[in-house]
Amino acid sequence: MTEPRHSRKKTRVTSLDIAHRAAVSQATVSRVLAGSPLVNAETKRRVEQAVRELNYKVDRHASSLRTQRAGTLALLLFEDPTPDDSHINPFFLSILGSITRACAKHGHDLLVSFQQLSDDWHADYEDSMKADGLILLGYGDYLAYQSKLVHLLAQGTHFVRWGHVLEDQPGITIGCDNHAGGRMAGQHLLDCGRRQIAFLGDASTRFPEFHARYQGCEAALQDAGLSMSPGLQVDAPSTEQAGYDAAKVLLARKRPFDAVFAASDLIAIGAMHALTEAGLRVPEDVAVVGFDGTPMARFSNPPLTTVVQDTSKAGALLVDALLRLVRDTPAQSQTLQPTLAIRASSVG
Amino acid sequence: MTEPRHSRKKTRVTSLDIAHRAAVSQATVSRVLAGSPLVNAETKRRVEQAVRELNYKVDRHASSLRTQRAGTLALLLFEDPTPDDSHINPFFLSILGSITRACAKHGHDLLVSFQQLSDDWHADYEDSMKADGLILLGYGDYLAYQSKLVHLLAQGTHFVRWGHVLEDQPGITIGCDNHAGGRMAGQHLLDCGRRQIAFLGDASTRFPEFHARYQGCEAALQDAGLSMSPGLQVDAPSTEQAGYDAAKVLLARKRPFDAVFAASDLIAIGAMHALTEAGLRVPEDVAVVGFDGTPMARFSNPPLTTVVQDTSKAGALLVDALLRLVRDTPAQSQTLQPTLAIRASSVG
DNA sequence: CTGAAAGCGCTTACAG
DNA sequence: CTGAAAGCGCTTACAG
Repeated sequence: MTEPRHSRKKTRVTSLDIAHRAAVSQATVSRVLAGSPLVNAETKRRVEQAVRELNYKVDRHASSLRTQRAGTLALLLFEDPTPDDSHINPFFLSILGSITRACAKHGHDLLVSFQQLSDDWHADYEDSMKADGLILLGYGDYLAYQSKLVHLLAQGTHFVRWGHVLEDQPGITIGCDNHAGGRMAGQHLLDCGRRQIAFLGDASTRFPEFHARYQGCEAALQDAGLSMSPGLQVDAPSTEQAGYDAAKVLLARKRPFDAVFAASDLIAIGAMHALTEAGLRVPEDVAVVGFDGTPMARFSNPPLTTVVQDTSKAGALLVDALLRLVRDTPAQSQTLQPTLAIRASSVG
Repeated sequence: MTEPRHSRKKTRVTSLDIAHRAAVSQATVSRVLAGSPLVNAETKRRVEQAVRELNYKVDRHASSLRTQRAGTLALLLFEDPTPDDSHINPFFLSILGSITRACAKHGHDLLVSFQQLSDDWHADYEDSMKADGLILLGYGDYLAYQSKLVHLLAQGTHFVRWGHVLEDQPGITIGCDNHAGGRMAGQHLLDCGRRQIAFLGDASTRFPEFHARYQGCEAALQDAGLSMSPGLQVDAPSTEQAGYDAAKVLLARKRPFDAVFAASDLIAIGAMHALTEAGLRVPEDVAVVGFDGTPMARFSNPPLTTVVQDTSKAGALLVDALLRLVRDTPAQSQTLQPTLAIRASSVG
């Protein structure tokens, strides 16, 4: 099944070939391809025809070398200790999808790299001119990479990140209003008549987004004169396995609860599993609400009520902000408002 | 929240700066960075020190322009009519993860693009020197892009695809032994005492992988003197919604069945939903088996028995084969053996 | 082992 | 509106 007969070398078509064929100078070819307005219409037509006939494409490297712009953005997706490729958070993959689309829309290419937080941080994507800027995606220990962000800034690297928006954040961040999302979840559970709400997910300031979700939920309870019980909170990173394990821990404590607010959909789905296994019914015995609005939430069993983040807007905003930075136009951090999708996991 | 104070332009460090600092010629710097053996150890040390001190990175475009190699591969993920980014098949995302890793291992970067089958096919990734070769990923109507593959080959473009391996396939394909996988699923359901197996997923030759899965299952039944009933097959592309809808159609036919073999995990999960909604118990009334081995199969409710494709090997093989093509070394199509993960959706 | 020099294929002032 | 020319930052024969 070898394919030797197809290995013929391509002879590269250059702008000089086009120039000859269109009987103009190479400079003019370049002007036409750059869409310069200072070209005679007829000349332009001839050049474009030659380009089509020879299937000419501008050499990206020659062009970038000359202009000092890569026309490419790099996406660095890092996750804590997730050795298994297949467990990449689907929420980030949704954003990845919309980022590729936004890049295409702006005529940029997208380089992707999935890294561990522990890896080298490849700031050299920009140093080596491979990319004009970086998009950073990933949950993880905030403190662990805070210093790396400062370092990137100091180097003058262009980057934006998805994450929790804080005042003292180095650089530009696009993120969800996690507090508002948490409040929605809490309010909804209250509306469903629940009073003892467990929270699954890290709720320390080291994980700012989860922490804000927790606090938002608590705020809703406090408005109703209630509060979250620390005994009903269990740490968990955003995986199904962690959600499953955390729910087990919660159950083992034998404290009564009638609802679970999970810091992510993955955690929620893992938790529903553990609850079901323990003979509890969702939502009759325990109502469950997730966070993210991933596609799988719609098809879990029962379908999961969840706080939806608009990934498609997220991707567009990330790319927009980064391109502004690259072009030296003012850009700023932004917060997206989430919405609540109510499904059977909370309302029978 | 604007960040004007950080917009200072970086002054690019070039190999000439390194040369000055290390008191050697620019050519020698280049030799050191290329790992040439013809450099004095002491000279090499001085250069490397200067490189470190100035945080120098080779300019990718200058290097690629000179060598005529991009050092980059491009991944084109296309799916039929999937307007919503978020519904990208998780199976492909798993492969994407392992492809990024394989690329990194070989010192290559990865450019990604998610396209509709209907879009232009961007063979120009290679024409414009942006990438040395293409990896094609996606289910879809076989006939619809068969001709595009032929076109790519004719242009001398380097590419590999993930898909069903057929004899008369243009180019190189890495894929799963879908027939063997289908047979495993069928045999397992027989072992579970099931006799009337429904198949959800397109089973025509236009969708070769699904078709082979169907035939593999049928082969298992025939070995047992049984056969698949055409009345128990319903077409469906690989989405949860399609699986849900297909199961509804199946139920509406009111023909008895005691098992469902779904052509993909997504279809299976959607189908389990519809079955549960109709008051059927999985696996007591209907055993369900999926295909792919996606992470969500482990956490569906009940956990899904599924034919597992080794995505991590898949990514490695795709990248290996493509790099061979790029380097003009013989490469060939390959088939991966799937395995069966038995879970509660088929065995009570 | 090292340096001087050519050249990869563009873009963009500069002249006209 | 168009062309001649310089130069982006490398790599790699060619000489020594």
